[in-house]
Amino acid sequence: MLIEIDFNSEEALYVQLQNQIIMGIAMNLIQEGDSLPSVRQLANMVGINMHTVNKAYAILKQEGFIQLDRRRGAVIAIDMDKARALLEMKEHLRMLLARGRCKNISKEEVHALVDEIYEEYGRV
Amino acid sequence: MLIEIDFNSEEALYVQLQNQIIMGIAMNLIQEGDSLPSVRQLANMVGINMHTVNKAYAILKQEGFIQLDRRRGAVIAIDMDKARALLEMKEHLRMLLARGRCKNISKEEVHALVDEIYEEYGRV
DNA sequence: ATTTATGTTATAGTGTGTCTATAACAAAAG
DNA sequence: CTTTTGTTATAGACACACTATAACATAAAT
Repeated sequence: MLIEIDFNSEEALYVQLQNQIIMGIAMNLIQEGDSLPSVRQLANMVGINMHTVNKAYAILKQEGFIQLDRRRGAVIAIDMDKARALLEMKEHLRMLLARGRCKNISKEEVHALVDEIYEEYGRV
Repeated sequence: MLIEIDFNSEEALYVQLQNQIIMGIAMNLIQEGDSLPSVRQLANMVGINMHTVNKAYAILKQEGFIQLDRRRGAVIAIDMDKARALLEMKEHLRMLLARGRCKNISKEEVHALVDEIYEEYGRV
């Protein structure tokens, strides 16, 4: 799985790493049990500091997407706390949809967007 | 419309202001043409610096939610660029739904959340 | 006309977060 | 034994967030 950094982006480097890894899981490019590059490997690959990668991995672990193992490195391991995930998604959706509502985006248009995005993930 | 600041939150103060004002518009607590408190008034009301409020207002203006008038202060004025709003929403949704997908949240569950949130905004 | 309040701009200081650099450690793999 | 792993510590550079003070032109209020 290819990971790329945009140094011109306003997003923090460790956030870009997080997002790409999460997107990789969602798109099934990597799955439960797969290993990610080691902290130093990934740092070398994308040309950033070891600690920045370490920060991304630490947060991914805390958010329940990977587990860190001294033997196998960072391994995809989803903590399936669905209730909590639903609550967090609702919290974020609430602000996102408020912005859309101000611009007259209807419920149906949001549903259409959601469907389009789920199409992108591919059928599994 | 009541605006409150949580000084213990990790969210930047000016982002909290933005979000509450956008939520206020979405919930119809304030609407097109209404005035917001002046930069200094709001700063005094919530106990923060004038510049922090000014920053929130400046961004809200740039994002097309208000217009700043020397006579009437900050006035709700929605710039209805719906195509752009849809693109921005899709971009944010893409990452938000990816996180949910990793936790096995289905398309239908997202639809349900969207409906619940639109219920919160009330029927208009 | 004078006073008051508005948005706007400038400067400067403090604190925090991001990113880097270097170094060191114990544990596991080769 | 050597290499690689995650982990931790320290320190510096830089940008952002927030505050403080000040000043300006414009417009409303008196």
